[in-house]
Amino acid sequence: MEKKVSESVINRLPRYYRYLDELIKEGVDRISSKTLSEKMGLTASQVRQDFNCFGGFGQQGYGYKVESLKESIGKILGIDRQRSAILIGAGNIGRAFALNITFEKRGFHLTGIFDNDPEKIGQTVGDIVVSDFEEVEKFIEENKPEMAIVAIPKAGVNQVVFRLKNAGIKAFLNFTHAEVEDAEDIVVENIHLGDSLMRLSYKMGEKI
Amino acid sequence: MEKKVSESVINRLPRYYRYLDELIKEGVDRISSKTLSEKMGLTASQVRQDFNCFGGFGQQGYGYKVESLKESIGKILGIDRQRSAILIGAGNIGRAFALNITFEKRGFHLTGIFDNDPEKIGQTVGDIVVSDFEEVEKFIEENKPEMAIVAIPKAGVNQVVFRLKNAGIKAFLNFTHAEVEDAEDIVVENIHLGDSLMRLSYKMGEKI
DNA sequence: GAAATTTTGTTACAAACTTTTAATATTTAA
DNA sequence: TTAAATATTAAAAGTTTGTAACAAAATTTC
Repeated sequence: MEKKVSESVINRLPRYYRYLDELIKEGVDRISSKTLSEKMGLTASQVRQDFNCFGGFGQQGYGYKVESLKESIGKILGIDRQRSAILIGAGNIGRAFALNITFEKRGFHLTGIFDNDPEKIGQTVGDIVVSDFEEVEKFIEENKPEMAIVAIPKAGVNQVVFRLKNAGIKAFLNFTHAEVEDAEDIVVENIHLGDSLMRLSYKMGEKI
Repeated sequence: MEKKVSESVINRLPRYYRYLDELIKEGVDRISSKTLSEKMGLTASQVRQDFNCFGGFGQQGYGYKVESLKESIGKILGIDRQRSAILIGAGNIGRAFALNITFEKRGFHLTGIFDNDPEKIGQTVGDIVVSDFEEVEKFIEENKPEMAIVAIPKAGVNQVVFRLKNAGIKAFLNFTHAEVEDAEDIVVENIHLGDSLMRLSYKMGEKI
């Protein structure tokens, strides 16, 4: 029964989710794979096959109910839960991310922020006070966050990740230039902003 | 002769580039596909095949010269140039990106920042003064930037992109939740931070 | 300087992904 | 009530991507 879903499909799921959210806001309550595919720049077959990886939520002759499709995808992504997350690094990137992304709509809520810079400790970001990173182990033990966003200078990454891992963190969102490797007992999502610049540079070279 | 390089390969190039940069800093001046593959979590064949898309820079029995390989990949990515870029939106994300990413190492240099919030106009970010967005067309005409980083609220995206396109901008790095579509005459790289959160959520559901 | 080893570049193979095609069910309109 | 149109599902074919194996070339060792 266990059919594994390919990474390509997973990577498309958040985008489906965003589009469906838009459709709801526009008041659309039903959509066909064809219409959705046109909106998203895919083929209708691909859309259907993507959804069918998870059992198929459509109705023949009718299409997909936008609301319930969105809900289903949300459940697949696991964002109907509210997992506890902490932010390591209250610099520009960390603060920007904390203030701009609606965690609650994406499966998480932010419960703590940590930094090792005395200037930053005690400041508030949103409604959270920045704590000393030295206290992170104690915080993790008490509050059991499952995920950590790492937004610190490259040099410190290995040690920080090591300590967080030991303290029980199971998932990492990594903004640093260092690559945090996937491992048996943890999951990692790397966000390399510099790579995006380089990719854009390549595309420009091709077309412009 | 024109063999098109697949997107998968392109997406790996920035990562190669980063690793090679690290190797140089470690003082390594030569490396085999096998060693590099182990460091990057790929197979040696894939590494060789990737490089061969562009002609092959190695020497049999010896391996690859780290320095010249990095240079070659840099050229492929087009980051040996210095294209002019402007930032639209001096909010948290925009400022963080402008201050944290070394544009010069990635093919660009930042020449202007624009916002429509009177509070932000006149402020400085790094060494650049934030200008009124109403003056962006004039600026583009005079300075001919080729790329724009869009880091504004979702609602304004379409209009902003429309104006920038008309003024002559050919490439967009999009941080907003709205999807900026690739088109014939422009290239786009979307960075959806929220999607990364959702992907991480999914991976956690699988493993944890 | 010759033999052995290393390592690339290339070709062939396998797996993964996407698209097409055919089949089946539902809705809508006559 | 019936028939046509719509749209999903399932299966097959085609394409792309990744892996493995091998031969040619260069370096290192003896």
